[in-house]
Amino acid sequence: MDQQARPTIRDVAEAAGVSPATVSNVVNNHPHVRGRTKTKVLDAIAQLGYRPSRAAKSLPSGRTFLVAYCLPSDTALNFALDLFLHQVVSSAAEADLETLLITQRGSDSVQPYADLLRHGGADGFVLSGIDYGDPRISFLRERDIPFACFGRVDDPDIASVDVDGAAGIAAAVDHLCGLGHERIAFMGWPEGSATGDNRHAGFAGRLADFGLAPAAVLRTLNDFDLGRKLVAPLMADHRPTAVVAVSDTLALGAMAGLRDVGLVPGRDVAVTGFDDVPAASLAVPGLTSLRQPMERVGALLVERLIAQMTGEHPPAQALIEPDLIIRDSTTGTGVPNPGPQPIPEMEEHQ
Amino acid sequence: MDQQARPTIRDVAEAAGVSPATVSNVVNNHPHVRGRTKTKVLDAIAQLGYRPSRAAKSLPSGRTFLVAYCLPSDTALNFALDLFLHQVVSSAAEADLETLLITQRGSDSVQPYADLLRHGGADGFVLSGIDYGDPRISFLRERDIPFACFGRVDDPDIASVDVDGAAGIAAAVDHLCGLGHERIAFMGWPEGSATGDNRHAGFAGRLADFGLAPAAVLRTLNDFDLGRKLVAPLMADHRPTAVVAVSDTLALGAMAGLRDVGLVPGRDVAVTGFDDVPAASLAVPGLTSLRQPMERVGALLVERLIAQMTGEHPPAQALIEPDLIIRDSTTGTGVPNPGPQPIPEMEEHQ
DNA sequence: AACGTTTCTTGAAACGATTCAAGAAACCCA
DNA sequence: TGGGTTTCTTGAATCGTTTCAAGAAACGTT
Repeated sequence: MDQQARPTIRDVAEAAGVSPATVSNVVNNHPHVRGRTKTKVLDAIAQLGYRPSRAAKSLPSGRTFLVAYCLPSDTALNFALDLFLHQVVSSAAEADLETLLITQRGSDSVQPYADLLRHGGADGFVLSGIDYGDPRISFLRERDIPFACFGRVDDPDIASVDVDGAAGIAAAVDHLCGLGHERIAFMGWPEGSATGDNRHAGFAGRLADFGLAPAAVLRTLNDFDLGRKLVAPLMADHRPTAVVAVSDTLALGAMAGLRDVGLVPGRDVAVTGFDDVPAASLAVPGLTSLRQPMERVGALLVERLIAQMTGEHPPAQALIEPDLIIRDSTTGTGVPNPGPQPIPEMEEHQ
Repeated sequence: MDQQARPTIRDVAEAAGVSPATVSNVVNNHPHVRGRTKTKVLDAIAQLGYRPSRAAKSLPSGRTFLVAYCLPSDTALNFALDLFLHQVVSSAAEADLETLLITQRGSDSVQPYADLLRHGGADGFVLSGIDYGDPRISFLRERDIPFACFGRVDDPDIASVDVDGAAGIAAAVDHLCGLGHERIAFMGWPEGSATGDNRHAGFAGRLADFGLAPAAVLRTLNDFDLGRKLVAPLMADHRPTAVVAVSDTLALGAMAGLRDVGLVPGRDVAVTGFDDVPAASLAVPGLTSLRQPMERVGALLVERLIAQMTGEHPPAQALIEPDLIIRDSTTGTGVPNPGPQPIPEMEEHQ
């Protein structure tokens, strides 16, 4: 009938023959509601399809029942943004929280959060793309706003979830050493990023465990063409049998660069990446890579965020290991590209 | 000082020496506010950093100032989700709307929308992944909820934005014919999807314009390995000089399949894809593809949505053309992979 | 049956904005 | 300066919920 007017708590109260306050008590699971009364109210609620309005709940409580996430402006997370968001949204939904999306307009990374808070926009935040001394952290901290970070955070009092990049790279090293490689090169990012430094530590550390020295350590920006160009001199100068790259972008670049100089990735040189971007499985050979379990990250982040909002303070840090996805770039026979062959009977017609 | 208590309209009124109603009038740009008064109020607002609380605005107006988007559960949009969301969120923000993200829990595509509406969750919706007779459309329609669709919609009264797949594929055909190709094959999806059928129409139509017949029309699910496997028989049976694929996934598969049989994509056979996924530029050779301008799509969608929410009813349909991104898969010399070369002086040490 | 407890229910006052009828100020002209 | 207009400002009601002190009902005891 009425498609516009949603039922209010008053309608339910009337239908159940009780007062609005009682309905509120039932909805919010307050104690001291008699079984019979509760049933009547629940029936009325079901019948009318009532759900309390978020706005009206907000006003007296001061809470918004909203969790906010600011889309990263770089491409840091984009390869798995959908998985991550899916999980954040549905984890939040399970705690009756909805998810608000915001973006960064200018260059000030704190601005979006400040803006949102100025009109009581959200109860808590999920942050990603955390780096050393992220200004957002101190900003939210000072104001006592609940938040949880995806990324490496020093302070143990701050809720954070991180993928153990060092462990991931170490797993890749294990894998390569298990295959008998002894000359392994590292292709990383310039020093000074939390994530990059951590991954390098994993490389150097595990290699040392095997009693090996790095064949080479290269540092460059995260760019396909740079990876492609730099691999030739790397091969010429240090002759590694395997290249551990800090990202799929660099790894795929390296694979292309290897082909450029007549080497077949997976047969002549093993290559590993990080992130398991879609292109990793679409490449030939498929790129062995480390998949960040974004679903678990999202779920854990929200769990920790909620713990804070409800006042609990569980151990704050979580470190989860990425999964090594093994493909032909490390194990393949590397089916060498046979080069051009004459196409039999190519007849032109029409 | 007070970090918790945001200033209310009352605080501003007091600071400016006027009544709350006047502050409200200023904030909402009502006429009949004297210049002097307005200035005083604006000063007070700036001083206190006041912004009206969304919850409090919501209650009397019945509006939420929120736009909602339901994350696609398949992988339809994921390659460009970040671009799309960025634009949706920031376009909405310009109209003082915030963006709510929801997900689909079960198999009922309408459920998330119904759930949200039951508690007055949003003022309007942005939909993507529209197909023939999408149930969400009739659901929202019946309830007079504003929404705008990304995808092909028959009804001209419904706000929609679509990427002109037919025009995109036609552009690819133009490009190939311009290069002299006359035997062009199509690698598409099974009949019955709005998007797929449209793309095939573009292929068949433009080819006819050139007085050419398709070298072959293949239909298969959107899978890399299927594309890879099917291209060999395609070549054997119909000997096309170019393959127009309906997606990058299939196109990349086809490129791999060509290599498998000793053909070099871009030199022996031209290949085009659709979507310009990240892997398209990371492939070797780079894949010529059609980029959907997701930023424009997002901006247009929100523009149309807002037009509906404010009661305007502009012409509802928009069709925007994808951009042909030309790479080596169609123009390359296809630098034939020279095959394995001996690595000079490979010395083992340690 | 009356009383004191305990258990349940409710009225009324918030929460922070908007709205609109009604009141105050400014303005104009005689 | 007075009165009628017009322009500006405001008090009070309202939106749908929660909260809490206070009132009503049920219960157990004597």
